[in-house]
Parts: sequence; C-alpha cells; structure tokens
Amino acid sequence: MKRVTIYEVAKEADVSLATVSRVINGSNVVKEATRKRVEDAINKLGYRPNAIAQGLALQRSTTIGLIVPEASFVYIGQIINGLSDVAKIYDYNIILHTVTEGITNIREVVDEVIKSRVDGVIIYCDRKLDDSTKLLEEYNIPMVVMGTDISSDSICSVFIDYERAVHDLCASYLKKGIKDITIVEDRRNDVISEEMKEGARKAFEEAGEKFESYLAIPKGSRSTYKYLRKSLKKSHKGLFIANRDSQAMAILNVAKENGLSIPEDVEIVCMTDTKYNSMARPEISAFIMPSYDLGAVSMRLMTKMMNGEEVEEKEKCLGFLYQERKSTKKEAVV
Amino acid sequence: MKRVTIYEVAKEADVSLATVSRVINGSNVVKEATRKRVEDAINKLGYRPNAIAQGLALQRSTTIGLIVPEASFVYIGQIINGLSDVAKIYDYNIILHTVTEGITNIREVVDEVIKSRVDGVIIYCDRKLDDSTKLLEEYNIPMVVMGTDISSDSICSVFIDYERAVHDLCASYLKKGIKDITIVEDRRNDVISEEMKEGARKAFEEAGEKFESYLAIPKGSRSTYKYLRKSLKKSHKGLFIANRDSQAMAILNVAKENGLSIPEDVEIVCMTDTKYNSMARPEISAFIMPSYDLGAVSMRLMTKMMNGEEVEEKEKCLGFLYQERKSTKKEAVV
DNA sequence: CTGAAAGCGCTAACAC
DNA sequence: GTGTTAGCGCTTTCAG
Repeated sequence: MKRVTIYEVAKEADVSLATVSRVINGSNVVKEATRKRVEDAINKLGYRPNAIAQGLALQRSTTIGLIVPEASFVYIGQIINGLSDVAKIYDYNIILHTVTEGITNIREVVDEVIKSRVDGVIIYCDRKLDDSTKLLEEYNIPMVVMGTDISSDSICSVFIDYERAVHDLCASYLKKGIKDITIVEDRRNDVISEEMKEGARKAFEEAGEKFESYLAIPKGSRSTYKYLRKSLKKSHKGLFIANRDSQAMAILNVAKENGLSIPEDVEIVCMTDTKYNSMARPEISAFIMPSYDLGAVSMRLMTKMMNGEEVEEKEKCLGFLYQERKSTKKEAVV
Repeated sequence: MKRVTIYEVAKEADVSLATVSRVINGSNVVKEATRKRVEDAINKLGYRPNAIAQGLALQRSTTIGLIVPEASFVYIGQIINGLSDVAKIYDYNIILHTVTEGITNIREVVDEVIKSRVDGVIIYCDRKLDDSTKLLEEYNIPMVVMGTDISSDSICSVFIDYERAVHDLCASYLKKGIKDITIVEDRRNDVISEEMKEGARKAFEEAGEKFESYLAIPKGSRSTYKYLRKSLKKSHKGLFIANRDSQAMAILNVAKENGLSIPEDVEIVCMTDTKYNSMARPEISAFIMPSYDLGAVSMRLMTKMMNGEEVEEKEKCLGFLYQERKSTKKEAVV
C-alpha cells in the first residue's frame, strides 16, 4: 500500500491541501459538505497524516523522551505503565531510552534526545543527575525528574518522600525501645539509599541516639543475598529496612536459613512494595509506593509544561501507604 | 538556547549547507580543512541535526515502534532491555506503546504507529494477533512478532518453543510413571497457555494417555492464588506447570499452606524464570527463557528487514535451559 | 469558506 | 570539492 499524502486526498476530494489540513485538525471553518467530501476521501484512500511532516511544520513532535534505568524492575514497569496511559490520553508518543550502568553513555542518550526534538523529557533518577542533563536545560527542553526533588526554570519533579517514610518508621520503633535498625543499601539506587539513611539518622537524633547501622553492600558481592548469608550474625535481632523487594526477600531467606524467626527475631520492611512481597512467607510488610502515579503524574505535569501553562507546584511529593504484613510485629506504625 | 539549524552552521563555517550535510553524514568527499571548519562551527554553535527534518527528507525515521502488554512484567522488562541495547547499537529509537487490556484500543495504537512513520514495528504477542495489525502489513511496514511463530512477506517472528519445553517435561515425568500433571492457565497470555496445553497433550498421547488436567482460572478470580486456595485439594499430588513466576509462587504457597510438602507431594515448574523463582523457598525449578535475547534478536532482525537484506530464517526459534531447583524431585529432565 | 504560497530543516541529485 | 536547488508532507498566514 503506497503511502498516501495530503495532496492525493486533496485531489480526490477536489479541494486544496489547505482544506484537507483544516479537516484533519478539526478547524471548524470548513463547510459541512466540503468536510464530508474530504473525510470520504480520507477514508477511501486510507490516509494517515505524516506525523514527521507535521512535526517539522509545527516545530513540535508530540513526543516525549523517557529515560529510565533498566526496564526490568517491576516498579519501573509500573512507572512506564502510568506514563504511557496518560501519554495516550494527551496523544503523546514516548521514545524510550534505557540506560544500563557501564553500558550506556548518558551523554549519548542526551544527544539522541536532543536530536529527536522531543517536546519534553521525563527521567527517572536513581543516582545524582549527570551533568549531561544540564544540556537539556540549556536547550530549554521541559523536563520532569522522577524520584528526586529538584526543580528549576524548566524542570519539575515528582517524587516520594522516602526520608519521611524511613524516619517515621524508625521513630515508631525507637519509641518502642527497639534500636536495632539496619538500613540496607540499594546499590542500584543511590538517591533512595541516601534518603533512607538520612531519615534514620534524623529519627535517631531526635531520640537522642545515633544511627550507625547502615549496611553497605560491597561492590564485590554478587547479590544482597550472597553477601548477607556470610555476614548476618546468627544472633542478629532487630529491624531491617530494604528498598527493593528482592533485597527484603534476601534478608528474609537468610534469616530463616540461619534459624532466626520472623518477626520475633528479625523484622523486615520493604520500602517499595510489589506483588512479590505478598508472596513471600511470611509476607513482607512494605510501603506501597505510588509507582504508577509517579509516571502518570509526571506525564500530566509534562503536558502542562509543554503547553506553557504555569505550574504552581514544581516539586510534587506523592503520598504512600504503609502495609503491615507478617514480617513485622503487630503494631501500627507511621 | 536557540535551536541552531544547518544554515547557521553553514554561515559560521562559510560553506553551503550541502557541505555541512556532508560532514554530518560522514561523506568523505569533503576536504579535510573544510571538514575541520565545519566541525568547529558545529561545536561552537552546539548544533544537533534535527532528526525530524532528516526523517522527512530521507523518508525514514530511524525509529521503530514497540508494542507490548503492560510493562510491569519482569520478562517484558527484560525484552525491552534487550531491544533497547541493540537499538542503541544501530542508532534506532524506540517508540513505546503499552496496551492494557480493556483500556487500550489496539486499533488506536496501530493508527498511532502508522502516523508516526516508524521504519518498523516489533510487537509482543500474548494473544492471537488482532486484525488491526493486518493494516501494518498492508502498509508494508516491516514487522517482527515476538512470542509466536508466524511470518509472511513483511513479518518475521522470534519465539520460544514452549510447546516443546512442556512436551519434554511431561514426557520425562510420564516415563517415570507420574501422570498427575496439571497445566495452569495464564489468563494474561493466551498464546503460551495454548502452546503449553498442546505440548502436554502430545506428550500424553505419545504415552498412550490422555491429558485432561488443564486448570483454567475462572474470569471471576482475582488471582491464581485466591482461586487455588479454594480449589486445591489437600490431598493433591503431582506436578504443576505454570507460566509465570507469580503463579508458580502462588501454587507453592497454597500447597505449603494446605500442609502438602514440596517436592514430595506436589512438584512445581515455572516456564518463565525470573530471579523471584530463586527467592522462593523451596526454590522453584524453572525454564530459563531468553527474554533479553528475544528482544535483542528481534531488533537485530528488524534492522536487517529495514535494510532490505534478505532474511534467510523468518521464524527464529530461541533455545532455553531447564534449571532444576528444589521444587521438583531430583532427576534430570529435558 | 477556500486556495495559493511560503516555510519547517534537511538530503540528494545535479551543476560548476 | 563545493554550491544550487528541488523536494520530503504538512501548517499557516494572507488573499480572494
């Protein structure tokens, strides 16, 4: 099937291409009869406007760039779902860029983004933002950062207050007299790890204590599980807070394998809930984080920025829910 | 920063735009000194070619469309990672479309794909291909289908032989005299469910038996877990084969909760391995499916099709590995 | 209400 | 080697 252009539609309907253009774009200055003729021609020929040509003429692509770390994390998938659903509503397309640490050069991705002339960029930020993204700012490309709270003239951000979540959780445990709280580093997510640590630090400080139990996973270890299996003392007691489901499950497995009971000896809380937490036994208590909304809200914000609407709130903090399950002792927290 | 065009670069370097174009595209007929001047101008002005204009002029967008069901499945994420990595190598961009059953109208997605004038489409097919995709064929858009073995003039496919996997697995169990084999339906994936059923059917037939234990999950049930909790007899013995990790885990949980032991009473095999299978206790035996490769190979194939290269093998079957773990009795299969 | 024509930024003949 | 020019398919003034 040959690609049919606006010219052919015009000829078929016996009007000028300007009129066809008007019909496509819903301009209401077209006479009903003419519109009908054009629409018939469009259907007859199976005409679909060429978005590229439209992009050139309009100087906008109705496309946004999305930059995420590897797509195989469940919560990233949920973010993408949210983003995608909202993008569909506003008729925006998404150009997806995944960046794999070690493999991808973020500079190249940014370059690609600029070349593709997207109308905006949404980026999930799991570590401190690379300087190359500064370039996007210079180009004045509207940008939404997911996962960390920064903003500027052309940047909005949507994030979750992990610091507060951890803070409140720790505070509640400290109030109960439990001081054995370990934060497990998530090497794949600097930003969240830092926030978690900070939340704990403050909670301890407020309680006149000092937070010292940040469990850094050495670069050499292949997984949290393998590392913990060696390092977790069989006599360990207390609460573990981990960011990802797989880390929480690793702790759970190691604890059980070392003869510790959950939640009696060790308690576990996962910061980013997924269905897998409910599948673990005992089920893992977790914060239900609005991943889908992170994507959805970001995209909604993006449309506003692209329309030049004034955004009153440039840093948007999303709420969360604490879901107590079986890996923690009964007692409402947060 | 104002968007700088090829004209401004030309002026800055005091050459014609044709020369700039040549430099950008690495044409080697440009004198070294001239090239240098142009490159300096490009750097000075921070010029980035406008991919949209290039697309219009060249009649190709160096972009492919990717259509997947919800992105929050781990294996879909892996596919995307593979696709994305290879796309990067060949300098292709990916426009991502997620289709959510009930929410997304596949017709609209196809329309969007056509409008965006992508050079090719890669689609993950978890149910019988909708007729609207026929349109893509009519438009002669190169297409790679992941997950099912169909091909035509403009369609290639990359898939995994789930039927064989299940067949061999069943055959091996039947040989041991175990006939209590249940295939659990994956309502989110018609195609694989059918293949699995077919594989079992054939294996049973070859053994002079009849396969009858296909466990359909009623539309009403919220999850495999909830359904099984009611329906799994406490006396059940035998092997369960499930497609997704979450289903396998559901079976595992229900079995344990009903006092059955694994693998003594019930054995479990998951068709599509993810890290979560190794985190379950007992660890779940599974087929390690090449999800990443599914994406990578598809993209590679796509580049060939887009280059008009002859593709010798239009239906590409990827191999897999059986990973025995603790949810099955010791004994090599497959 | 509709048509003519000038771009949008770039590529690719075709000249010189 | 390098410049000139005609599109690529569409939108949008500006006339009529």
